[in-house]
Amino acid sequence: MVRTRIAPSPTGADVHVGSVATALMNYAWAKKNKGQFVIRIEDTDRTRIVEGGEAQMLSTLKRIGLIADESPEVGGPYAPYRQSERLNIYKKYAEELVVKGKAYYCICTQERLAKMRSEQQAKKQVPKYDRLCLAHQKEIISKIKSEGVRHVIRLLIPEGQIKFNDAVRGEIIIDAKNIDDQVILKSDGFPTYHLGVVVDDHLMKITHIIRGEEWLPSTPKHVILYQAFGWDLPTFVHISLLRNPDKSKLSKRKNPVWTSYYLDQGILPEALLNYLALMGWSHPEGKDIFSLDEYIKVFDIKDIQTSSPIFDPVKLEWMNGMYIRKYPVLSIKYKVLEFYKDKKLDEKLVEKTIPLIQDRIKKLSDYLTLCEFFFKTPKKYEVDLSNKKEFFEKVYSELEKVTDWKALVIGESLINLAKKLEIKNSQFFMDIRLVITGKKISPPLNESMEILGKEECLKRLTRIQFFCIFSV
RNA sequence: GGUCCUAUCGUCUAGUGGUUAGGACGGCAGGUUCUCAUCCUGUAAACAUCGGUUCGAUUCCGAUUAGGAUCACCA
Repeated sequence: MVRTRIAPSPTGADVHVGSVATALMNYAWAKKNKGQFVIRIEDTDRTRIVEGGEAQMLSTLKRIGLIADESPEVGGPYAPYRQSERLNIYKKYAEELVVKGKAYYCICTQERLAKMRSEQQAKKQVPKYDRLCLAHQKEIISKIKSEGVRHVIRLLIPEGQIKFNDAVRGEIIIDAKNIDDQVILKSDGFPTYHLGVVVDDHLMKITHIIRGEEWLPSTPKHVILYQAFGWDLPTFVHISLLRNPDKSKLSKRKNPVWTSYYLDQGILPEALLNYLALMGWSHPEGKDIFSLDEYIKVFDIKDIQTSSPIFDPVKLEWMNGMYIRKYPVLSIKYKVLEFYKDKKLDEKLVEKTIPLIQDRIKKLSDYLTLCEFFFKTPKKYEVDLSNKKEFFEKVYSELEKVTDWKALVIGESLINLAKKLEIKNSQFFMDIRLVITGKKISPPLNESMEILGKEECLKRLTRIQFFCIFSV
């Protein structure tokens, strides 16, 4: 049985795209092996909790299609799935380690620790707890019992080498002398990440821990915890981190990182997943575009790349354009309507315009940029048309004669007029495009005019005579 | 600074002990075209450096360099 999980911490406003990339692999590996994909909320740092962050994260994950088999929302056999609701469990396990002599109480103040750390750093030593409290456990325990002194529980790091295997990086060996006696239970009774993650992954029977490589340096601590408890190790898979163009870890200071940001500009969830799948992994047949189902079929942990890719929004947009182009018109219509649901666009009209712009937009948000003129007459023109009055009068009388208002007929009639007036097609159509759409860039003109209707087009041709340029 | 991870076109990547080192995005140049796109054709562009192993290394090993991550009562 394969069980994977993601363990987001609600310390941000939304899901980071890097987390989606990680979630995707976890999801795919679970589904591929007919296992379960779990979401567990790690909300043990109550000083950093962002109001509404958890709800937003869970909602975005659903929006993007990574549906959990077990989560705080849907529950499951190992509930609760929110660490703040499992405090008694961590306390029990932490105390068990103390009894076993694998952990110890510490009542050192933050001030002492800070002072010690800065002194060590000044001497260019590795900052480490000096184990002052380890020597006085008996007194400390009685002090805690009688006076209720604030205390933490620290993991006692054994001497020697820590070895573990990473599924994509192979064997990793770290000398224990480089590891600090990590606090595992904080003075507020909450566990630190290290205890919480090990206890929960064990209790929830997680088989594969697929997470960002930022966790690689603390994995030895987790290994020590597993060994202290006498538990079997899961398979560790540390995947590379997404980066900014300057190669630093992808961060919100330098790039948009929230998943909703991309979704809200009309990047389709399936395109985002497809793009993210290609970060640190490639399709065995070299395909760029593939569905989530196909990804699940061909994905394998052993093919995961170890170097860190740069997140490139340009290629993401290209890919999104590919998705938009391959969907049926009706499907795009519904996506556009949903995307602009606040604007309450006319459904029939949207449907007619889709074929004109499907090859022209990369994101759903490009739709109105191109098509707004279908819904309201342009308020201004990108080019000064004030000296073209006569020209538009001629176009007007030509088009007035068209009885069968179809793109083809309109086109023929206009071409004839252009010939007659001896105006280059490009110039001729550009002026008409401007007066009809207001813009230099638009969907195909004849087809647009057909959709707009004869009456409206004629109205727009005359409008130039009554309104000032560049204004209403 | 200590520890750990990483290194193929600008970017995402494929690949092999002997290849003209392949593809995609992006770029550039053409074609199609009433604009913009789409589509099509072509083109420039990479094995970080130095040693070693070997008949032969981009590929295996080591060092160097560079980049990254991490060193909290944060995750």
